[in-house]
Amino acid sequence: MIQQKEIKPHPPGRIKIADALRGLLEKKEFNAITTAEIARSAGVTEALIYKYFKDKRDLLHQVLGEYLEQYHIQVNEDLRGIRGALNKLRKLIWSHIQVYATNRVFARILLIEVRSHKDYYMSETYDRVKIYSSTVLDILEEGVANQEIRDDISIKLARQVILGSIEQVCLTGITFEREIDPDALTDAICDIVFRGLAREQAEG
Amino acid sequence: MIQQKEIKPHPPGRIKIADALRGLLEKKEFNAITTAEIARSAGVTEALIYKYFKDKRDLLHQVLGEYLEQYHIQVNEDLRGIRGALNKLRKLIWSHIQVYATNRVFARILLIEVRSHKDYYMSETYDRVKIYSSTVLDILEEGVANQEIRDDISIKLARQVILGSIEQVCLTGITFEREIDPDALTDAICDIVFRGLAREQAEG
DNA sequence: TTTTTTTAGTAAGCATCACTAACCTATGCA
DNA sequence: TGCATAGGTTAGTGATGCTTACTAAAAAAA
Repeated sequence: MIQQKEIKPHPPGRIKIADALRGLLEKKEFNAITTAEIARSAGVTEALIYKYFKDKRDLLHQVLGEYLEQYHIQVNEDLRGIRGALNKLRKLIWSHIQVYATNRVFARILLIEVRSHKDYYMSETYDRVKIYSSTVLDILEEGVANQEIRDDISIKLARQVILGSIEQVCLTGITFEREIDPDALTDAICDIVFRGLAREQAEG
Repeated sequence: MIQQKEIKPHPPGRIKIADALRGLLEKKEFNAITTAEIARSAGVTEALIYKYFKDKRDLLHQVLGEYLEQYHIQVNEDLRGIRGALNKLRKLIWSHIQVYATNRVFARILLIEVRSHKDYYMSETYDRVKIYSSTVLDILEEGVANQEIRDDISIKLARQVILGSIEQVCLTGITFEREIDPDALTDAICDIVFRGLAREQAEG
């Protein structure tokens, strides 16, 4: 009664296709990669892609899903043992920027390639992003409970500010293939978002 | 010697094509719109598109450019007579969100359609965006000079936080076709970005 | 062992798409 | 009259994403 096949392993063809796309994405943007190219690079026929994936974008989503899965594990690991909401938040921001800095393919898919298409927001992969997003919210809620974080603001909006800042900062780095410095950027973002821009006078 | 033709007016065909795309973008995403469809909707032949535009994306960029031109005029008008960097910043944020809220086509092009392609970042249209971006920086610099804004932060990063927050907040509204409330969002963003998240203890 | 079903994969081609070369025609003007 | 130019069209073409119809072999059922 050993349940070894609970998660069925992917067939070799499927793995080769996903690997091929990951490889090609290092040098080209998704739209410039053809199904013929993917198939050739994987050593299979084009039709096999459509056996395992609904269409070309579904392949992209599933590849993204695998990256996200890894990243989630990583973040949960990274957050272990950290005390205080703001400290957790800082670490999460760092991890987020860090993964964009080191895994450009992942970053490009998430920041550039999938966003423009509606079907992404209806994919299982997007559900994974939503889970991550709720992790951020949980930390913010903990901070409000702890009295580390102001209770007179919308934490959902705070989350958008944080995630928006991260993405904006990384997007330019990714698009123009510039270096991204997670330490410096994390410090800078936290400095602004945690403490605010205004000098002294209460604004409004 | 009257220089009436300094800016030559667009030929009727060109105008019809741009109008047609604008119209189609109300109901469909750019990638789902075919050149045949644009031509049919404009009442011209497909080939004419390529007389006036380098390719399909160049058409999109030029349409975006026209929207941006209007928006710039609007913002400069909106900022007139406002005193203080933070007040200007608040107004700019409001105008920015306001235009996304009311002009969904413009918002979708800028937030969703153009980002994923490299050639956008090399287009004249992108130069317009850079000018806008430097307007934001000017206001921040003014604020630092005024002592309204902290002088111990990177204002370039502050700009990214502000613009990133706006875009993140609007992006969900745009993608899921939800209402966007410029007043509420502006207040919420300014509240966080100007004053910060942390409750009292200085962070770091 | 034999039969049936499922899995993994292929060959060939179809419809659609963005884009192009070559041509037409009216108007201004020397 | 001749002709250059602006504005527009006819008639394609190659490439691309995706589908249909088909094997071969392994696994499951009989």
